[in-house]
Amino acid sequence: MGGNLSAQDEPASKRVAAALRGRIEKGELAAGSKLPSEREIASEYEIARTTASAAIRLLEQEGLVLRQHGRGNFVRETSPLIRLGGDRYSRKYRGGPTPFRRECERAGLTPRVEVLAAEQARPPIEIAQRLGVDSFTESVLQRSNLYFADDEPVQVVNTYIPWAVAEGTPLVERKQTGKDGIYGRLEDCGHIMTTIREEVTARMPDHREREMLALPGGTPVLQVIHTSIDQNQSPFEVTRFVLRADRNGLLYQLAVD
Amino acid sequence: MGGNLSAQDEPASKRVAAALRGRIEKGELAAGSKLPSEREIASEYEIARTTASAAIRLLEQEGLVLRQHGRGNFVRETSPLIRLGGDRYSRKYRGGPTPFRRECERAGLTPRVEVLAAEQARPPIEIAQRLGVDSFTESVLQRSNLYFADDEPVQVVNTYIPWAVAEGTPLVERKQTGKDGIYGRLEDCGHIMTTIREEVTARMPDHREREMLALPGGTPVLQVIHTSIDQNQSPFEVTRFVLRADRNGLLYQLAVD
DNA sequence: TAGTGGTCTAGACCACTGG
DNA sequence: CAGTGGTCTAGACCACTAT
Repeated sequence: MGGNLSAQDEPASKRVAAALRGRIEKGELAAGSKLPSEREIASEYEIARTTASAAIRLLEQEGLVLRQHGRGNFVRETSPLIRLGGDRYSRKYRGGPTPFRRECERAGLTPRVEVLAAEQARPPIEIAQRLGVDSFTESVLQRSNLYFADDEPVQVVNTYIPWAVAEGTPLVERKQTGKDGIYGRLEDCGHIMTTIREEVTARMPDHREREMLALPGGTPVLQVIHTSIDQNQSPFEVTRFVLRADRNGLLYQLAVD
Repeated sequence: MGGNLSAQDEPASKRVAAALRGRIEKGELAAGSKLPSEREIASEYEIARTTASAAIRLLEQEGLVLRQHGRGNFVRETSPLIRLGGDRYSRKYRGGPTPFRRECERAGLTPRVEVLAAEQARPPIEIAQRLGVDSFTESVLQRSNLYFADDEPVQVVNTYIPWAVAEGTPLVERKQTGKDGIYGRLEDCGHIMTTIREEVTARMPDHREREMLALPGGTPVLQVIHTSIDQNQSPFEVTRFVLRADRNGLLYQLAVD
């Protein structure tokens, strides 16, 4: 063993990664195709298998390559984006399919929803602030959903409603929420959505999210914290979306001034 | 050498990563503090240094840890987000500081801009489509800027304007764009912004972006493709923002219906 | 069972940081 | 110069996939 024999300028793993990246970008290695095996790469470039593996990992972290245990390493394919529209809560869509269903179908994907929970809970601070409730003394209804497209999990969605608002409505039950969804029920009890506020960030997924969404390496998530504001300028519902960034995008169209 | 001595269930690197993650989440290792050195971790958990290093890399990829050559590994600190508002082009801000300056100052940061280029170019296909120009026969003015906050690069911004529109305006020169910026000049020549469309995605940075933004591992970027539409419903400008996701967020507030 | 990636080891030398 | 991470090696065994 021992150190690198020729420590010129660029590390071998980066040099090999760059070479493979070039072959991918030129289309010589097409999207979806299998890369040479790590042992082949190692012997081709005269490096240790560990180093070849490191090169592949670099490409994985860039979101270019998918590693699959026992199968091989593959050039990532881009999948159609589910586009969450800023107008998804518009009344013009009332009576029709839910926003997620509509957005999935626009992308040519088959939607499915799983209700994970609907329970009384203490709101996380960041949620309590936006709802204007006290995170110690007041509770909320928390509804957790997992959204699938073509049977793959793509969105983790948590909705929070002040308990005082949700109590006594059908929303507290762990099942689908009926015609026009949550917002239909909230309108039934006097909260008409007039304004929404959406705060968007991106980050790497945490451990739980990586698991729930079965995320491969090099896949960030988009996080949207959505606040619904009613006719009295009061927030009455906050939803936190965590979206696989390689499967979801956002679209806002708005008038200026 | 040889294989893992006790290949029970979880790999050692993941087990150690989980242990360190726990100490970070409990606050035992505070934000900004230095982790034990890899050699210390290795002897503490009785693993090879390579394995300790792998554990650290896992945490880096989660965006939890920053590796610094020669200095040590550190718990990531969260920095204040620059919030790009959906209303940044509103007339109510005319005559004041530029949107970036305003947003930086709101976050307590010092803004700076560098004009990288202003030149006639062939538009990338994705831009040409949105501008409604032919990417082969028509050219555009491409202006590239790099935005800094507290002297660190945080946004790479490329603006594209059909050459037919930009020709003869001061925008073709490689310098600041004057009062009310690009949109002031475009309004001078008859294009009044009435609607904007913003398409948001997140992904890992490519090689160039990683370099320009000096991005550490585990840092995704937010990409916004912004289209300005004028009083005739014609797109007249497209801007592609690439934002360090750990330093920037987006904020949209809009009326429903 | 063959092939592929997943992971680990023990040691070595390089490169960067900071006193 | 001491300490820390960056990277590499050669080999080994495990776990998963596909036949």
